[in-house]
Amino acid sequence: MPGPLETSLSDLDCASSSSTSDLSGFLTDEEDCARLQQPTSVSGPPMTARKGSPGIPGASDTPRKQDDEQERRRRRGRARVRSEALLHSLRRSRRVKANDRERNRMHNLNAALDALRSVLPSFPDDTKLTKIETLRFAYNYIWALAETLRLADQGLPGGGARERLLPPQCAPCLPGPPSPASDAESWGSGAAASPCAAAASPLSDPSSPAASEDFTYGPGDPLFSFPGLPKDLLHTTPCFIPYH
DNA sequence: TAGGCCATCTGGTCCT
DNA sequence: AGGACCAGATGGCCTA
Repeated sequence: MPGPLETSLSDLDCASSSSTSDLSGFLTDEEDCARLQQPTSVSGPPMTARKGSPGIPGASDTPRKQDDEQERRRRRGRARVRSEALLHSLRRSRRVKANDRERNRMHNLNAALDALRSVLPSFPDDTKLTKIETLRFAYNYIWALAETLRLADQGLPGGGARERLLPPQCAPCLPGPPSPASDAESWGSGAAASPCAAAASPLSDPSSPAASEDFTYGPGDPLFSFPGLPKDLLHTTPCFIPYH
C-alpha cells in the first residue's frame, strides 16, 4: 500500500528521532540520516575510476557495454534493497513514536479516571472501581446529586437552588436512561443475572439511570449509599453498579 | 481453567 | 505532514 511515506524518503526528518525503544534489528533514525547524507554509493568498492568506461578510447564496446549493464543492474538491485530496508526502518521508527504517544495518551486517560475515582464516594473495602464501573458510578452519582437538588427545590419557595446552581440549559442534560436500543450494549447487560434485579421496585423518576434494566438497586446493596445524600433519596436512587 | 480486566501494539481515519 | 483518536488483536495477570 504505497503512501506518503514512499515519497518522503529524500527529506527525512533527521531531528525527530525516537530513543524510547529498542530498535534492534532496525536502523535508527540517526543511522538513516547518516546514510542518506552519504553520497549514493553502495557498499563495497567506490564507484570512481571505472576501468573500461565507455569514454576510454580503444576499448571494445560490445562486451564492455554488457558488463556495464550488468553492473548497473546489480547496483540498482542493491540500491532497491537498501531503500526498502530504509523504508522499513523509517516505518518502524515512526511506529515506535506513535506507540509512545498512544501509551502516553492512555496514561493520561487513566490519570483522568483516577481523578474521577478520587472525587467519587469511596467504599469501605477500598475496592478500586474498574474503568467501566467508575464511569457508571459517576453517571449515577451525578444523577443522584441532581436529584438531591430537585428535591431541595421542592422545599424552597420561589425558585430553586437547582436553577441557581445549574444553568437552565443543563436541565435537559441531566442523565437520562440509556436507550436500550442504542446503548444497551455499551451499558452492559448484567442486570438479567442480577440477584436483586427481580426485587427492584419501579422508580418514581423515569429519568433515573435505574430506569434502565441494566441497573439494579436496593438498600441492601453494599454499593448503594452516597455519603452526604438524604436518606429518603436512597429509596429512589439506583444501586449504581450493575451486577455482573 | 475460564473469564474479566488491563496494558500495549497496530493500522486506519480524522483533524489541525 | 504529523498528531490525536479509535477500535481490534494479543498476551499477561488475577480471581472464582
